[in-house]
Amino acid sequence: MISERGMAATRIADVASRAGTSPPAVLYWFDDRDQLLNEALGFSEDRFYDSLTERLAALSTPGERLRLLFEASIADPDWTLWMELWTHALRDSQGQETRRRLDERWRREIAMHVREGQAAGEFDSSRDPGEVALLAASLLDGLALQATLGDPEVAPERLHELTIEAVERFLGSVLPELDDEPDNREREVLAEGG
Amino acid sequence: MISERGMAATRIADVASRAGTSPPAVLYWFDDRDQLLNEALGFSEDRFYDSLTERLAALSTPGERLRLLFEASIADPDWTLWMELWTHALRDSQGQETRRRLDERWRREIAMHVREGQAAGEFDSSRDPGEVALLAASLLDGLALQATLGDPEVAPERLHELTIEAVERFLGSVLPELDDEPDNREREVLAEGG
DNA sequence: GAGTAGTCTGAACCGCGGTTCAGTTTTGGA
DNA sequence: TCCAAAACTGAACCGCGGTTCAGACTACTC
Repeated sequence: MISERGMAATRIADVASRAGTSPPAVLYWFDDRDQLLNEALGFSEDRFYDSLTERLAALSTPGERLRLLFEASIADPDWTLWMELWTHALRDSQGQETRRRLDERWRREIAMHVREGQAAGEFDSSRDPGEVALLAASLLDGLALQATLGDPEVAPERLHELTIEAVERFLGSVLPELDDEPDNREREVLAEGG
Repeated sequence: MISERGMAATRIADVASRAGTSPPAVLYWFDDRDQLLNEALGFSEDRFYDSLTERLAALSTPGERLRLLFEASIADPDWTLWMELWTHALRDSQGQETRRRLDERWRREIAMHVREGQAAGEFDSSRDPGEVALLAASLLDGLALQATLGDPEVAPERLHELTIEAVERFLGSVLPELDDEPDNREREVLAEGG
Protein backbone atom coordinates (compact mmCIF):
# COMPACT_ATOMS: atom_id res chain seq x y z
CA MET A 1 0.00 0.00 0.00
CA ILE A 2 2.83 2.42 0.84
CA SER A 3 4.39 1.66 -2.50
CA GLU A 4 1.12 2.28 -4.32
CA ARG A 5 -0.33 5.26 -2.52
CA GLY A 6 2.69 6.68 -0.79
CA MET A 7 3.28 7.01 2.90
CA ALA A 8 1.29 10.19 3.29
CA ALA A 9 -1.76 8.92 1.46
CA THR A 10 -1.88 5.42 2.90
CA ARG A 11 -4.83 5.19 5.22
CA ILE A 12 -5.49 2.56 7.79
CA ALA A 13 -8.62 1.73 5.82
CA ASP A 14 -6.48 0.94 2.76
CA VAL A 15 -4.34 -1.50 4.67
CA ALA A 16 -7.39 -3.03 6.30
CA SER A 17 -9.28 -3.60 3.08
CA ARG A 18 -6.16 -5.03 1.41
CA ALA A 19 -5.89 -7.43 4.33
CA GLY A 20 -9.55 -8.25 4.12
CA THR A 21 -10.39 -6.78 7.46
CA SER A 22 -11.45 -3.56 9.15
CA PRO A 23 -9.57 -0.49 10.44
CA PRO A 24 -10.15 -1.34 14.10
CA ALA A 25 -8.79 -4.82 13.48
CA VAL A 26 -5.58 -3.29 12.19
CA LEU A 27 -5.36 -1.10 15.26
CA TYR A 28 -5.77 -4.19 17.37
CA TRP A 29 -2.31 -5.24 16.19
CA PHE A 30 -0.64 -1.86 15.89
CA ASP A 31 -0.69 1.01 18.36
CA ASP A 32 -1.42 3.61 15.75
CA ARG A 33 -0.91 4.55 12.12
CA ASP A 34 2.65 5.70 12.75
CA GLN A 35 3.79 2.40 14.14
CA LEU A 36 2.02 0.48 11.39
CA LEU A 37 3.75 2.38 8.61
CA ASN A 38 7.16 2.38 10.25
CA GLU A 39 7.08 -1.34 10.86
CA ALA A 40 5.87 -1.99 7.35
CA LEU A 41 8.87 -0.18 5.89
CA GLY A 42 11.43 -1.88 8.08
CA PHE A 43 9.85 -5.28 7.56
CA SER A 44 9.80 -5.02 3.80
CA GLU A 45 13.39 -3.89 3.42
CA ASP A 46 14.65 -6.41 5.92
CA ARG A 47 12.93 -9.17 4.05
CA PHE A 48 14.65 -8.14 0.85
CA TYR A 49 18.06 -8.15 2.48
CA ASP A 50 17.44 -11.46 4.20
CA SER A 51 16.55 -13.19 0.98
CA LEU A 52 19.52 -11.57 -0.73
CA THR A 53 21.91 -12.72 1.97
CA GLU A 54 20.62 -16.21 1.50
CA ARG A 55 21.21 -16.16 -2.24
CA LEU A 56 24.69 -14.71 -1.71
CA ALA A 57 25.70 -17.68 0.38
CA ALA A 58 25.31 -19.91 -2.65
CA LEU A 59 28.04 -18.08 -4.55
CA SER A 60 31.68 -18.94 -4.18
CA THR A 61 33.67 -15.84 -5.11
CA PRO A 62 33.49 -12.24 -3.87
CA GLY A 63 33.22 -11.03 -7.45
CA GLU A 64 30.13 -13.11 -8.09
CA ARG A 65 28.64 -12.02 -4.80
CA LEU A 66 29.22 -8.36 -5.59
CA ARG A 67 27.62 -8.70 -8.97
CA LEU A 68 24.59 -10.44 -7.52
CA LEU A 69 24.35 -7.77 -4.85
CA PHE A 70 23.98 -5.04 -7.41
CA GLU A 71 21.97 -6.94 -9.97
CA ALA A 72 19.46 -7.94 -7.33
CA SER A 73 19.19 -4.44 -5.98
CA ILE A 74 18.57 -3.13 -9.47
CA ALA A 75 15.95 -5.67 -10.35
CA ASP A 76 14.15 -6.63 -7.20
CA PRO A 77 13.48 -4.03 -4.67
CA ASP A 78 10.74 -1.54 -4.68
CA TRP A 79 12.61 1.70 -5.05
CA THR A 80 9.53 3.75 -4.37
CA LEU A 81 9.60 2.29 -0.88
CA TRP A 82 13.13 3.53 -0.41
CA MET A 83 12.13 6.97 -1.59
CA GLU A 84 9.26 7.04 0.83
CA LEU A 85 11.62 6.00 3.60
CA TRP A 86 14.11 8.74 2.74
CA THR A 87 11.55 11.49 2.83
CA HIS A 88 9.97 10.04 5.93
CA ALA A 89 13.33 9.84 7.68
CA LEU A 90 13.80 13.58 7.24
CA ARG A 91 11.36 14.25 10.05
CA ASP A 92 10.47 11.03 11.85
CA SER A 93 13.05 9.82 14.31
CA GLN A 94 12.02 6.20 14.07
CA GLY A 95 12.17 6.39 10.29
CA GLN A 96 15.62 7.88 10.63
CA GLU A 97 16.75 4.95 12.72
CA THR A 98 15.26 2.43 10.31
CA ARG A 99 16.99 4.04 7.37
CA ARG A 100 20.32 4.26 9.13
CA ARG A 101 20.14 0.63 10.13
CA LEU A 102 19.24 -0.58 6.66
CA ASP A 103 21.77 1.62 4.95
CA GLU A 104 24.56 0.56 7.23
CA ARG A 105 23.69 -3.06 6.68
CA TRP A 106 23.77 -2.51 2.93
CA ARG A 107 27.09 -0.66 2.76
CA ARG A 108 28.70 -3.00 5.27
CA GLU A 109 27.69 -5.94 3.10
CA ILE A 110 29.23 -4.35 0.00
CA ALA A 111 32.42 -3.37 1.79
CA MET A 112 32.78 -6.86 3.21
CA HIS A 113 32.77 -8.50 -0.19
CA VAL A 114 35.12 -5.87 -1.56
CA ARG A 115 37.53 -6.59 1.27
CA GLU A 116 37.27 -10.32 0.71
CA GLY A 117 37.96 -9.89 -2.98
CA GLN A 118 40.98 -7.76 -2.22
CA ALA A 119 42.30 -10.30 0.26
CA ALA A 120 41.86 -13.02 -2.34
CA GLY A 121 43.83 -10.96 -4.84
CA GLU A 122 40.74 -10.69 -7.02
CA PHE A 123 40.35 -6.88 -6.82
CA ASP A 124 42.66 -3.88 -6.82
CA SER A 125 43.84 -3.64 -3.21
CA SER A 126 44.61 0.06 -3.31
CA ARG A 127 40.93 1.04 -3.06
CA ASP A 128 39.32 1.74 0.28
CA PRO A 129 36.45 -0.77 0.63
CA GLY A 130 34.32 1.66 2.61
CA GLU A 131 34.69 4.33 -0.02
CA VAL A 132 33.94 1.92 -2.84
CA ALA A 133 30.80 0.87 -1.00
CA LEU A 134 29.72 4.45 -0.38
CA LEU A 135 30.29 5.54 -3.96
CA ALA A 136 28.69 2.48 -5.51
CA ALA A 137 25.69 2.61 -3.23
CA SER A 138 25.22 6.33 -3.78
CA LEU A 139 25.47 6.12 -7.54
CA LEU A 140 23.01 3.26 -7.54
CA ASP A 141 20.62 5.32 -5.43
CA GLY A 142 20.89 8.23 -7.81
CA LEU A 143 20.48 6.21 -10.96
CA ALA A 144 17.68 4.05 -9.64
CA LEU A 145 15.96 7.22 -8.55
CA GLN A 146 15.94 8.54 -12.10
CA ALA A 147 14.82 5.19 -13.43
CA THR A 148 12.01 4.94 -10.90
CA LEU A 149 10.84 8.41 -11.81
CA GLY A 150 10.55 7.28 -15.38
CA ASP A 151 13.48 9.14 -16.86
CA PRO A 152 13.60 7.97 -20.48
CA GLU A 153 17.37 8.21 -20.46
CA VAL A 154 17.65 5.63 -17.70
CA ALA A 155 15.64 2.72 -19.00
CA PRO A 156 16.09 -0.56 -17.09
CA GLU A 157 18.70 -1.88 -19.51
CA ARG A 158 20.75 1.29 -19.28
CA LEU A 159 20.45 1.39 -15.51
CA HIS A 160 21.94 -2.07 -15.36
CA GLU A 161 24.84 -1.26 -17.71
CA LEU A 162 25.73 2.02 -16.06
CA THR A 163 25.62 0.61 -12.57
CA ILE A 164 27.80 -2.40 -13.25
CA GLU A 165 30.28 -0.32 -15.26
CA ALA A 166 30.52 2.27 -12.54
CA VAL A 167 30.94 -0.32 -9.80
CA GLU A 168 33.76 -1.87 -11.76
CA ARG A 169 35.34 1.55 -12.18
CA PHE A 170 35.12 2.30 -8.45
CA LEU A 171 36.37 -1.17 -7.66
CA GLY A 172 39.23 -1.05 -10.15
CA SER A 173 38.36 -4.57 -11.33
CA VAL A 174 35.90 -6.37 -13.55
CA LEU A 175 33.02 -8.38 -12.11
CA PRO A 176 32.43 -11.89 -13.43
CA GLU A 177 29.18 -12.80 -15.18
CA LEU A 178 26.51 -14.78 -13.38
CA ASP A 179 24.33 -17.57 -14.68
CA ASP A 180 21.02 -16.01 -15.60
CA GLU A 181 19.03 -18.65 -13.76
CA PRO A 182 20.54 -19.55 -10.43
CA ASP A 183 18.20 -22.54 -10.29
CA ASN A 184 20.04 -24.07 -13.23
CA ARG A 185 23.19 -24.44 -11.29
CA GLU A 186 22.17 -27.68 -9.64
CA ARG A 187 21.34 -29.20 -12.95
CA GLU A 188 24.63 -28.04 -14.46
CA VAL A 189 26.61 -29.40 -11.57
CA LEU A 190 24.79 -32.68 -11.91
CA ALA A 191 25.48 -32.68 -15.65
CA GLU A 192 29.16 -32.02 -15.07
CA GLY A 193 29.29 -34.68 -12.42
CA GLY A 194 27.60 -37.26 -14.65
CA MET B 1 7.49 25.56 4.83
CA ILE B 2 7.75 22.51 2.57
CA SER B 3 11.38 22.19 3.52
CA GLU B 4 10.57 22.42 7.21
CA ARG B 5 7.42 20.40 7.53
CA GLY B 6 7.48 18.34 4.38
CA MET B 7 5.01 18.39 1.58
CA ALA B 8 2.49 16.14 3.27
CA ALA B 9 2.44 18.05 6.52
CA THR B 10 2.47 21.57 5.13
CA ARG B 11 -0.91 23.13 5.73
CA ILE B 12 -2.33 26.17 4.12
CA ALA B 13 -2.47 27.68 7.58
CA ASP B 14 1.32 27.25 7.92
CA VAL B 15 1.97 29.11 4.70
CA ALA B 16 -0.54 31.78 5.64
CA SER B 17 0.90 32.45 9.05
CA ARG B 18 4.46 32.51 7.66
CA ALA B 19 3.25 35.08 5.14
CA GLY B 20 1.51 37.05 7.86
CA THR B 21 -1.94 36.46 6.48
CA SER B 22 -4.86 34.06 6.66
CA PRO B 23 -5.69 30.77 4.90
CA PRO B 24 -8.46 32.28 2.79
CA ALA B 25 -6.06 35.01 1.65
CA VAL B 26 -3.71 32.31 0.39
CA LEU B 27 -6.56 30.65 -1.46
CA TYR B 28 -7.34 33.97 -3.05
CA TRP B 29 -4.06 33.67 -4.96
CA PHE B 30 -3.96 29.90 -5.47
CA ASP B 31 -6.75 27.64 -6.63
CA ASP B 32 -6.12 25.06 -3.95
CA ARG B 33 -3.44 23.47 -1.80
CA ASP B 34 -2.19 21.32 -4.65
CA GLN B 35 -1.44 24.24 -6.92
CA LEU B 36 0.16 26.17 -4.09
CA LEU B 37 2.61 23.41 -3.24
CA ASN B 38 3.43 22.54 -6.83
CA GLU B 39 4.15 26.14 -7.74
CA ALA B 40 6.22 26.60 -4.62
CA LEU B 41 8.49 23.70 -5.57
CA GLY B 42 8.95 24.78 -9.17
CA PHE B 43 9.52 28.38 -8.17
CA SER B 44 12.15 27.59 -5.60
CA GLU B 45 14.21 25.30 -7.82
CA ASP B 46 13.95 27.61 -10.79
CA ARG B 47 15.21 30.47 -8.70
CA PHE B 48 18.26 28.45 -7.69
CA TYR B 49 19.07 27.58 -11.28
CA ASP B 50 18.54 31.14 -12.45
CA SER B 51 20.94 32.55 -9.93
CA LEU B 52 23.43 29.80 -10.74
CA THR B 53 23.25 30.51 -14.47
CA GLU B 54 23.97 34.12 -13.73
CA ARG B 55 27.06 33.30 -11.68
CA LEU B 56 28.26 30.89 -14.36
CA ALA B 57 28.30 33.65 -16.94
CA ALA B 58 31.03 35.41 -14.96
CA LEU B 59 33.45 32.51 -15.43
CA SER B 60 35.60 32.18 -18.49
CA THR B 61 36.48 28.48 -18.86
CA PRO B 62 34.27 25.38 -19.01
CA GLY B 63 36.35 23.82 -16.26
CA GLU B 64 35.65 26.65 -13.87
CA ARG B 65 31.99 26.62 -14.79
CA LEU B 66 31.71 22.90 -14.15
CA ARG B 67 33.35 23.24 -10.80
CA LEU B 68 31.05 26.07 -9.78
CA LEU B 69 28.08 24.07 -10.99
CA PHE B 70 28.84 21.24 -8.59
CA GLU B 71 30.14 23.29 -5.71
CA ALA B 72 27.05 25.46 -5.76
CA SER B 73 24.75 22.49 -5.94
CA ILE B 74 26.50 20.93 -2.97
CA ALA B 75 26.43 24.03 -0.84
CA ASP B 76 23.37 26.00 -1.78
CA PRO B 77 20.25 24.18 -2.57
CA ASP B 78 17.81 22.77 -0.17
CA TRP B 79 18.11 19.06 -0.81
CA THR B 80 15.11 18.28 1.30
CA LEU B 81 13.06 20.11 -1.29
CA TRP B 82 14.43 17.85 -3.99
CA MET B 83 13.58 14.81 -1.95
CA GLU B 84 10.07 16.07 -1.44
CA LEU B 85 9.78 16.69 -5.15
CA TRP B 86 11.00 13.17 -6.00
CA THR B 87 8.50 11.47 -3.77
CA HIS B 88 5.77 13.81 -4.87
CA ALA B 89 6.55 13.15 -8.53
CA LEU B 90 5.92 9.46 -8.03
CA ARG B 91 2.18 10.07 -7.99
CA ASP B 92 1.39 13.63 -9.00
CA SER B 93 1.51 14.29 -12.73
CA GLN B 94 2.26 17.97 -12.34
CA GLY B 95 5.06 17.16 -9.93
CA GLN B 96 6.37 14.70 -12.46
CA GLU B 97 6.47 17.39 -15.13
CA THR B 98 8.18 19.84 -12.82
CA ARG B 99 10.84 17.34 -11.89
CA ARG B 100 11.45 16.30 -15.48
CA ARG B 101 11.83 19.90 -16.55
CA LEU B 102 14.24 20.79 -13.76
CA ASP B 103 16.26 17.62 -14.16
CA GLU B 104 16.61 18.05 -17.88
CA ARG B 105 17.69 21.63 -17.41
CA TRP B 106 20.31 20.53 -14.93
CA ARG B 107 21.79 17.69 -16.96
CA ARG B 108 21.68 19.73 -20.15
CA GLU B 109 23.63 22.46 -18.43
CA ILE B 110 26.30 20.02 -17.26
CA ALA B 111 26.55 18.33 -20.64
CA MET B 112 26.89 21.67 -22.37
CA HIS B 113 29.91 22.69 -20.35
CA VAL B 114 31.44 19.26 -20.78
CA ARG B 115 31.04 19.58 -24.52
CA GLU B 116 32.54 23.06 -24.52
CA GLY B 117 35.50 21.86 -22.51
CA GLN B 118 36.05 19.01 -24.93
CA ALA B 119 35.83 21.32 -27.92
CA ALA B 120 38.38 23.61 -26.27
CA GLY B 121 40.73 20.67 -25.74
CA GLU B 122 40.38 21.08 -21.99
CA PHE B 123 38.75 17.69 -21.27
CA ASP B 124 39.13 14.13 -22.50
CA SER B 125 37.13 14.07 -25.74
CA SER B 126 36.46 10.35 -25.68
CA ARG B 127 33.73 10.68 -23.00
CA ASP B 128 30.10 11.05 -23.91
CA PRO B 129 28.96 14.40 -22.42
CA GLY B 130 25.44 13.12 -21.84
CA GLU B 131 26.71 10.11 -19.94
CA VAL B 132 29.13 12.18 -17.89
CA ALA B 133 26.25 14.47 -16.97
CA LEU B 134 23.99 11.58 -16.04
CA LEU B 135 26.61 9.83 -13.92
CA ALA B 136 27.78 12.97 -12.19
CA ALA B 137 24.28 14.19 -11.48
CA SER B 138 23.18 10.80 -10.20
CA LEU B 139 26.16 10.34 -7.93
CA LEU B 140 25.63 13.81 -6.55
CA ASP B 141 21.99 13.01 -5.89
CA GLY B 142 22.93 9.84 -4.08
CA LEU B 143 25.68 11.38 -1.98
CA ALA B 144 23.74 14.52 -1.14
CA LEU B 145 20.88 12.29 -0.12
CA GLN B 146 23.04 10.53 2.45
CA ALA B 147 24.45 13.82 3.65
CA THR B 148 21.01 15.35 4.01
CA LEU B 149 19.83 12.37 5.98
CA GLY B 150 22.69 12.99 8.38
CA ASP B 151 24.88 10.05 7.50
CA PRO B 152 27.99 10.56 9.64
CA GLU B 153 30.14 9.10 6.89
CA VAL B 154 29.10 11.85 4.47
CA ALA B 155 29.82 15.02 6.36
CA PRO B 156 29.76 18.21 4.26
CA GLU B 157 33.52 18.24 3.76
CA ARG B 158 33.55 14.63 2.59
CA LEU B 159 30.56 15.20 0.33
CA HIS B 160 32.48 17.96 -1.38
CA GLU B 161 35.65 15.91 -1.83
CA LEU B 162 33.92 12.80 -3.07
CA THR B 163 31.74 14.67 -5.53
CA ILE B 164 34.54 16.66 -7.14
CA GLU B 165 36.81 13.61 -7.30
CA ALA B 166 34.10 11.52 -8.90
CA VAL B 167 33.18 14.20 -11.40
CA GLU B 168 36.82 14.43 -12.40
CA ARG B 169 36.95 10.66 -12.79
CA PHE B 170 33.83 10.59 -14.97
CA LEU B 171 35.14 13.54 -16.93
CA GLY B 172 38.61 12.13 -17.36
CA SER B 173 40.12 15.50 -16.48
CA VAL B 174 40.87 17.67 -13.46
CA LEU B 175 38.74 20.69 -12.59
CA PRO B 176 40.54 23.98 -11.83
CA GLU B 177 40.17 25.61 -8.42
CA LEU B 178 37.92 28.59 -7.92
CA ASP B 179 38.47 31.69 -5.84
CA ASP B 180 36.70 31.06 -2.57
CA GLU B 181 34.93 34.39 -2.56
CA PRO B 182 33.73 35.45 -5.96
CA ASP B 183 33.06 38.91 -4.56
CA ASN B 184 36.76 39.36 -3.90
CA ARG B 185 37.58 39.13 -7.55
CA GLU B 186 36.89 42.78 -8.22
CA ARG B 187 39.09 43.84 -5.36
CA GLU B 188 41.88 41.51 -6.45
CA VAL B 189 41.71 42.71 -9.99
CA LEU B 190 41.85 46.28 -8.73
CA ALA B 191 44.79 45.41 -6.49
CA GLU B 192 46.63 43.75 -9.35
CA GLY B 193 45.92 46.67 -11.59
CA GLY B 194 47.17 49.21 -9.05
C1' DG C 1 -16.17 61.94 -2.84
C1' DA C 2 -18.68 58.29 -5.19
C1' DG C 3 -17.99 54.13 -7.43
C1' DT C 4 -15.58 49.97 -8.63
C1' DA C 5 -12.27 46.40 -8.95
C1' DG C 6 -9.12 44.14 -6.15
C1' DT C 7 -7.86 42.22 -1.73
C1' DC C 8 -8.75 40.30 2.44
C1' DT C 9 -11.22 38.79 6.96
C1' DG C 10 -13.99 35.99 10.43
C1' DA C 11 -16.85 32.61 10.76
C1' DA C 12 -18.80 28.66 9.46
C1' DC C 13 -19.14 24.41 6.80
C1' DC C 14 -17.97 19.79 5.94
C1' DG C 15 -15.84 15.51 4.80
C1' DC C 16 -12.21 12.64 5.85
C1' DG C 17 -9.99 9.46 8.53
C1' DG C 18 -7.75 8.07 12.96
C1' DT C 19 -9.17 6.39 17.10
C1' DT C 20 -12.35 4.59 20.82
C1' DC C 21 -15.63 1.59 22.68
C1' DA C 22 -19.15 -1.58 23.86
C1' DG C 23 -20.20 -5.51 22.69
C1' DT C 24 -19.88 -10.19 19.55
C1' DT C 25 -17.59 -14.02 17.53
C1' DT C 26 -13.82 -17.21 17.44
C1' DT C 27 -10.33 -20.09 19.33
C1' DG C 28 -8.13 -23.31 22.17
C1' DG C 29 -7.65 -25.60 26.24
C1' DA C 30 -9.62 -28.05 30.58
C1' DT D 1 -19.27 -28.97 26.83
C1' DC D 2 -17.88 -24.94 28.92
C1' DC D 3 -15.08 -21.05 29.77
C1' DA D 4 -11.78 -17.46 29.28
C1' DA D 5 -8.71 -15.20 26.49
C1' DA D 6 -8.00 -13.54 21.95
C1' DA D 7 -9.58 -11.46 17.89
C1' DC D 8 -12.61 -8.74 15.80
C1' DT D 9 -16.91 -5.80 14.37
C1' DG D 10 -20.20 -1.73 13.70
C1' DA D 11 -21.05 2.38 15.09
C1' DA D 12 -19.95 6.50 16.82
C1' DC D 13 -16.80 10.19 18.19
C1' DC D 14 -13.98 13.96 17.23
C1' DG D 15 -10.44 17.04 15.74
C1' DC D 16 -8.14 18.69 11.94
C1' DG D 17 -7.78 21.36 8.04
C1' DG D 18 -9.25 22.58 3.25
C1' DT D 19 -12.62 25.25 1.33
C1' DT D 20 -16.64 28.54 0.97
C1' DC D 21 -18.97 32.70 1.68
C1' DA D 22 -20.88 37.01 2.91
C1' DG D 23 -19.37 40.92 3.82
C1' DA D 24 -15.50 44.66 4.97
C1' DC D 25 -11.59 47.26 3.79
C1' DT D 26 -8.29 49.45 0.44
C1' DA D 27 -6.78 51.73 -3.50
C1' DC D 28 -7.43 53.80 -7.51
C1' DT D 29 -10.27 56.19 -11.10
C1' DC D 30 -13.57 59.52 -12.87
